[in-house]
Amino acid sequence: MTVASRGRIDKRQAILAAAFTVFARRGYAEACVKEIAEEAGVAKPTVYNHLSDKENLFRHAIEAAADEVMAANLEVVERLREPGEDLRATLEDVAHRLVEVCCDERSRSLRRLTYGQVARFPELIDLVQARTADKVAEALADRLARLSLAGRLRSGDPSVASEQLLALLTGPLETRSRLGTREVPAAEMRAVSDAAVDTFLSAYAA
Amino acid sequence: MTVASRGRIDKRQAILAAAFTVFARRGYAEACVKEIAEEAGVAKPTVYNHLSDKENLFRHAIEAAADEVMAANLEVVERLREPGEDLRATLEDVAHRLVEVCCDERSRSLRRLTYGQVARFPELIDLVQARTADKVAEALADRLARLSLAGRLRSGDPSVASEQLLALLTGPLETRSRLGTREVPAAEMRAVSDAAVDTFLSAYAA
Amino acid sequence: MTVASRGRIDKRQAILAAAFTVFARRGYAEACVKEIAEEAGVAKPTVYNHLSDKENLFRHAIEAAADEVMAANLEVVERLREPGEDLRATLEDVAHRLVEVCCDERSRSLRRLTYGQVARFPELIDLVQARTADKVAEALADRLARLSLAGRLRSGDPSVASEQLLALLTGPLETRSRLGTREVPAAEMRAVSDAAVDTFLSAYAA
Amino acid sequence: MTVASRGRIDKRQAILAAAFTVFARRGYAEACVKEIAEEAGVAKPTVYNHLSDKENLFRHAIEAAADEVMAANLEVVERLREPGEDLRATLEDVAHRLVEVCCDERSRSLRRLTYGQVARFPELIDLVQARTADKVAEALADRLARLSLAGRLRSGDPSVASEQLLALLTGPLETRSRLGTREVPAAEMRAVSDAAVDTFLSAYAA
DNA sequence: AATGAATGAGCGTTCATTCAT
DNA sequence: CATGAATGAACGCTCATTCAT
Repeated sequence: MTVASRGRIDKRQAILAAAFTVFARRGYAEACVKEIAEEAGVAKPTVYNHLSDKENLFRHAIEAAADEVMAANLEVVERLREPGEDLRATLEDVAHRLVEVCCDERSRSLRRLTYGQVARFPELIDLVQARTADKVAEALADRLARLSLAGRLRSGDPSVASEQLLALLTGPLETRSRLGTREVPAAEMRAVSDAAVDTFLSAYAA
Repeated sequence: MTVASRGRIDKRQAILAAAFTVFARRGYAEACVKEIAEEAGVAKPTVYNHLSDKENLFRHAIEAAADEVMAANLEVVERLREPGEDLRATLEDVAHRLVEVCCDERSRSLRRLTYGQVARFPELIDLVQARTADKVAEALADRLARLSLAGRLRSGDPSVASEQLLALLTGPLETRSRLGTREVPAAEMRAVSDAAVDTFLSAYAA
Repeated sequence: MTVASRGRIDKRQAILAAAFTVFARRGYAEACVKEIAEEAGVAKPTVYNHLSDKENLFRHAIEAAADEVMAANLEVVERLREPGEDLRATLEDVAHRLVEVCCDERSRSLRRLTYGQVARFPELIDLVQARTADKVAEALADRLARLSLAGRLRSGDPSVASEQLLALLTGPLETRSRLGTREVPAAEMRAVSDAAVDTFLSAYAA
Repeated sequence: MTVASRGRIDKRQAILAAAFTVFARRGYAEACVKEIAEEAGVAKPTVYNHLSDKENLFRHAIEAAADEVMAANLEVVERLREPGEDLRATLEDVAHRLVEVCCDERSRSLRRLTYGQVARFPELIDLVQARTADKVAEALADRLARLSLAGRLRSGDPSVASEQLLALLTGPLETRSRLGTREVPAAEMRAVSDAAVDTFLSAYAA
């Protein structure tokens, strides 16, 4: 890759990052391209050179953020590949880490923006859900299925189990963080993830 | 109350209803006051006479919708006052009805608008959450507490139980309805509510 | 007609007049709506309230000007209804008056704008030609036909005669005024119209 | 001339030709330099290297086109040097050929562009008129003068005769082609040129 | 000399809001 | 009180022009 094209790609990513920041700060309609350009340190037409218009800019910024969130979530779920001796402890650890990812600024902004712009960008919902909620639910279902096979969880539909464990984590957090508006104290995060694992194991432990 | 002032109140409510409809259709920034005025059948300055500006209009429209959603939810939870013989059946009925309310157009629009406008109207989150999620969680906790006392549920923190039951209902629905974008088939709604009750009773049955 | 609606119509006409002035001064693309608004003494959005966009503004301004030019031309041709004793003198008078109309600022701007915007407004050509060139050619043909019947002109196709008389007037003027750019001295105008009538009568006198 | 500078000149001419094409297609203001560069197969800054800015580009493109149109017209008029036996036939032939040149795409675009941009490029009018209308009028006047001397046309001011013959040709064509917008059928072109010669000879035959 | 990338300036259009009736 | 009309402020987008390579 040449130095020039490398610079071009860097600039494109800088613009996408700036766009996500500004969209997150203001919302789609309230964000103005000028502010995005300033945040990225380029002139307004440069934004248009790289990403043809505001809608495109939004779509790509969301898509890039969704990829990052997906990666962070999958990395956490992978930890269940080595469940160790103490299954409850491992689940609590994973649950807690999922909660942390789910509560971080980027995840919350992504959900908020996607959700708030369903009317204008209906197709983004599928894209974002596929890369975040769906993907992590599937990965988790895979792990739970293996745990069932290994006799450490009751047998049954691992998709439902996965869905419910995630619901027990994210549901209370949405409420307690006021839809991602307020920081959730560490202790509360721990309480929620532990309670979720507790209820989950009541229902699904072998 | 005089006939005249009665008419004034009617017009105000017509405007608020129209505002909610249009905001739900377009989103806050994309909705224009002209369209709201047309939907309400009045002239634009009339809107300004009744509700000083667009922000105010939004706040009051959201508030009114939140009141309606709250009432619908509480009515459902009240059914747990008479749990009857078959607790599982009663919970399944209540759970299913909550799912229905939660999936209806108005609830979804309310969540979407509030969520999408956190940046501009941060205070609305508290107002809406207090009247919807919090209120129903409390009412449900009240009912669960009574059921514990009556020996029909294990004793423990009824708030956590309430929170988890609601999470088991709304979490999966958010995913399956693609954040309220897609209709959820009746069968799926039933499956979700039954699975929620099942897991809930695994953890909380006496 | 109410005073209010009268005022509205006045304002619309003021905007159209200002638009024609500015378009004539700058050309279509170079004219900016802001300048038109200033020329009309209103704010920019007022222009958009009355005439939905720039293209519409242009079309209506051109149409109005075409109407005025048409009326002026027809009034001149009408003079041939009373040819009087001295046909040559009457024709010279009419010819000279047509030349005057054809050379005035408004006619020239109208032709220039229409001509210059064929690519963008192809339908305007027909509209303008119908109301100016065609209409005056027909009216003139009518008069010439009567003169033939009255035995004062040779018989023949009056349309061709009309077309040629007008060509003998406008052709030399286009050249001498540098496509309407330069004032044509009164003496030259007279020379052109007299020469045209002379040639015309050589070919068409009874 | 070196091969290199020869290539440079070729590129310059390619740019001028592309510019005329694009200006003719879109009009001056609507044409963008990017499109001209693409039409010429070069990059945008190359256009600026060869012709300093858009105005210059326009001027030179127009000038080049005017030269070509002039040459085509003069070639036709030269045919009157050998009038042959049948003067009417020769005049009809020349008239018809002039009509053809006058109706071709390039001539029409040239007139349209020049005419439409009088406001911005007032000096172009003189340049173009001098090379087209004036030049052909003069050349034609020269031929007519010789024909007068030879006793084949009445004596008199050959400039006026030339001007009127050209007016009788171009005037009706402007109308019938809707200012160059519509194709004029071959039969109509013939009718116009024959009628022009007929009237011309009525007035000017010896 | 030629180009990909960047930019400053400007324009059409919209919209929340306010007058005047 | 209700309304038709008017406006100031923004914003998305384009384009001629210039750097840097």
